[in-house]
Amino acid sequence: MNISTRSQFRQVADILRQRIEAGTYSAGSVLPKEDDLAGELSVTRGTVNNALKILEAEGLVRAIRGKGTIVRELPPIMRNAQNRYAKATRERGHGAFDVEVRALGREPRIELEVARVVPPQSVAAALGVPADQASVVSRARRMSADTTPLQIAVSYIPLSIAEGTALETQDTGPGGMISRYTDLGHQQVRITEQLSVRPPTQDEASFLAMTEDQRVYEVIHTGWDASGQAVEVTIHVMPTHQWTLNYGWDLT
Amino acid sequence: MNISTRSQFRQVADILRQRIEAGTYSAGSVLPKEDDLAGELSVTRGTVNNALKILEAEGLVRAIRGKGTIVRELPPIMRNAQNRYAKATRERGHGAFDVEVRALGREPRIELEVARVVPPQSVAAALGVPADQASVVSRARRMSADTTPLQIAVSYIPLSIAEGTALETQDTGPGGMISRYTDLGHQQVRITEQLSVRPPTQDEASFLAMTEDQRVYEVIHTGWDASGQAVEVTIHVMPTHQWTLNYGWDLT
DNA sequence: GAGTGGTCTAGACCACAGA
DNA sequence: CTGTGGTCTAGACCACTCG
Repeated sequence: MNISTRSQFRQVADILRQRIEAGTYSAGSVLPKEDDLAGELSVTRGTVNNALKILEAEGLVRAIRGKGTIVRELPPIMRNAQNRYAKATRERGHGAFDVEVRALGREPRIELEVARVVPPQSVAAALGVPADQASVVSRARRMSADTTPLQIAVSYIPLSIAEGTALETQDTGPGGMISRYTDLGHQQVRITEQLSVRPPTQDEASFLAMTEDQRVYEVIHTGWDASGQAVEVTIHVMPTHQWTLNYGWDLT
Repeated sequence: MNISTRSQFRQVADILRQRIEAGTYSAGSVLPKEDDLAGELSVTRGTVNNALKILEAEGLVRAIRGKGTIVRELPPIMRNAQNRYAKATRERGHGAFDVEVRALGREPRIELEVARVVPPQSVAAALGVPADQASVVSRARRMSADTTPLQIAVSYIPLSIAEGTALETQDTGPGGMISRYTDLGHQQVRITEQLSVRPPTQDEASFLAMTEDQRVYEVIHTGWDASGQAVEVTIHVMPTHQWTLNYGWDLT
């Protein structure tokens, strides 16, 4: 029909996307069932299903078997990498995630699990610790805003630094981890973050309430002390459709 | 069958992904045709096609109608945000992209188009210029390594700064744009980048040789002068499966 | 024109939510 | 038990590549 004949299911996706953006299907509401949409648009349900998969991959809707397809409400969350680790933010007593979520008027929730573990290869290499034994303390956090899961973050700290310190306990005390590092003579003076995008693992998809067609950011965050030693590696996993990341730096 | 019964097409995708990673299907080679895979794995071609769409969305393969499905060869490219704008890099005479690509032993290619245009709303707001007239100079670049398209970047500069200067010409001279800003009394002292992930537009997909199921980074890069004025906004669009982004900063 | 992927249909059955 | 999405099949036709 058109010059470049866009496939039907993409056209259907376009139509439904427009309706969502126009508010015809409002945030939180349920779309007509696939059979009805198929009838209305004169295609088969399979085609509608494919179209909805596109919108779901974009994070616009959430399909639930037995219930229906719901329009998501999603003001993306801003993660400001620089503020995150600034003293002022930390000393407000709560973590960076806490601040980001409260900025949206929502209630943060964090589950923390601390353990001694065998580090993943790449982490072991970065930290310069053995990859064949429990050479690090891991602090695994699962974070949500209200009931919406938003992020998984796992910090790895060499046992040589963390052993017997507050870094191995649930509550790291005032100022959090970063302040503890300073106390321990390993003040972090430089941060690097390496960022990529990939599909979630099945576990990640499950906790983050995602499908495998959606994508996560994987941020490999490394903290360095004054001697140039990596003293912390944290891997953040976040759904791309729920986060916007901000970086900033001064030119010298 | 299994505990959590993974759908057939995902299982097929898993099998094929393994074969690619194991080298059974090597980089650059053509996979067996969908009919054959369907026969081998005892599913219909539709199921194989769905599986391949997963791998294609991940950037692992490229399907070409009439030819076959080819395994991609893709060492992801590193973009280091800090080095990018460092004097040393720029004064090597070539741009940052140039350096990034040559680091992989490949030949960079850049097409540049300079024009006076009406800025997009968001850019106009950031730069503090009118959004209803040609108030900016745009420098649109399409970048490739050898014959692989890798990035689209469009810089917007207020006409009040660029008018009649080297910033409006094809060749911005030694040190590139950043050095010109300094000459013009608008030295950039601070950079911010705002990063999100989205599907490519049809145009972007076309130039970047992507499908709409793949994803791009959209990096909104802003340069600020000493007076706190935004003097440049550049929007970078890059396929997520071909780039890893690096950021780094010092804690004060 | 032959080869191969892209899409669509009609129909079927399954899995999960909820009354 | 009913409603709704998830997936699969068999078959068909189209679109693009290449000889």
